[in-house]
Amino acid sequence: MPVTKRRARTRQRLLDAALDVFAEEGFGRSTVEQVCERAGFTRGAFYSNFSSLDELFLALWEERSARMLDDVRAALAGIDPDDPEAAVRAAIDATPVDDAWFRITAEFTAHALRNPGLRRVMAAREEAIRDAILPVFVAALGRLGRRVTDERALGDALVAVHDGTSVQVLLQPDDVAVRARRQALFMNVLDAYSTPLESA
Amino acid sequence: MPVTKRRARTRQRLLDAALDVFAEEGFGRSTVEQVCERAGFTRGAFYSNFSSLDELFLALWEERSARMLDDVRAALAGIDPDDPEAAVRAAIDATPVDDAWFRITAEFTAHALRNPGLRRVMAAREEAIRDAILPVFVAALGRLGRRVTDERALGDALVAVHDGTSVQVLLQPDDVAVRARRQALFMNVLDAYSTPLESA
DNA sequence: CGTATCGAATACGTTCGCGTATCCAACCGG
DNA sequence: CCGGTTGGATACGCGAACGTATTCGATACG
Repeated sequence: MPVTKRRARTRQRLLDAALDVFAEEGFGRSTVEQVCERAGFTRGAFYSNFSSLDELFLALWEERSARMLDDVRAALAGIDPDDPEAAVRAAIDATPVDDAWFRITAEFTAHALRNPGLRRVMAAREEAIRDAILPVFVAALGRLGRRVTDERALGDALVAVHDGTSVQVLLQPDDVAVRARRQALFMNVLDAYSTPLESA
Repeated sequence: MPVTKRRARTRQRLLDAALDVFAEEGFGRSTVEQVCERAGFTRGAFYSNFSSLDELFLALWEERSARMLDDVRAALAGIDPDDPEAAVRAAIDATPVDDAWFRITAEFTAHALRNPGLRRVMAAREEAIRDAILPVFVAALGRLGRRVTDERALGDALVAVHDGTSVQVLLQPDDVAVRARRQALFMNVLDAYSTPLESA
């Protein structure tokens, strides 16, 4: 918790600058100096706010991924419940494929897999994302007259499909067919993990 | 193409050492010196074989991913065609989840997304993997009395599911349920992208 | 308005890693 | 076995980035 407003602003500008630098250079190839230059501060300011680049990286990832989670929750909350088909589509669109953020997450994943502490942090975050998304899909499917058989399994499947197809979309950004197949795969998964209700 | 045997051996030992170092430190945080020390050479030897760490990284990735592709092809070739269920399972197992390699691939992906040239290289490799795996699944499904409707879509879906679920498996290595859900998701996808043949 | 404190800037010395220019040994062909 | 060539080792200078100890200005508060 930052003590003063001044401190908080500096800290935030450093985080924002780091986001850009990491996206451009990769976390591994980034330096404290690059981050400071981008933010318009000197290294003195940096070390007054963080003890290392690693610490900043963790702080950055936590802040941004928490914000994304909030965005998703907000987007899902505003979905029209009367058109379940469209609702599902909207929900899928609510988890966008962001180039820069994807690169950072990929590196953070690799980083976390090397560090047991970080691994647990990341696993918990994945779980939170899953739990935030899941109810919306379950509800939408319910309105379509379908019951989800194994919620946990559906949640994991949706996250996996999102992650796995993101790479494909980013590798072929101009290929609309790839995006279409991504959509279709989501729909197929939703279908496979739910069954029609017998009573209307 | 290496000129002499001596040169080839040195090159190979450098690549092998780099694999270890990258897996431990991350590509971004690795140095030429670390690789050389691990391989038992000096930086002189390194620069006689590669012009930069980036070049080595590309060479390493191409070599290892080509080898993996061969392994998969070999494993798939030896599959028993008389038990299609088991064949599918075996095929899934033939694409193992390797911790160290996953980390390296994750970083390489991020790297490639920053570099148009590398991005194309990687997209081509993904395509090759898909095309190698696909026929086996199509054939196995055929023996189960099912026809694949859209091969391209199935291929992309399988790759996406593999990638997406790998993270989950690695994040919770001791949770057998995660692995089971991964298996089930594969089966569901195979089912969703094929339909029963009418004539026996 | 004055003062005390907090936080960013400055100014070191140091280490680390780089890439090259040169040297010397190992090996390959005759 | 012997010269020539190939390829790894040595040794250099250089620049980048680090982390800290200290200074100085801004801002919060009485």
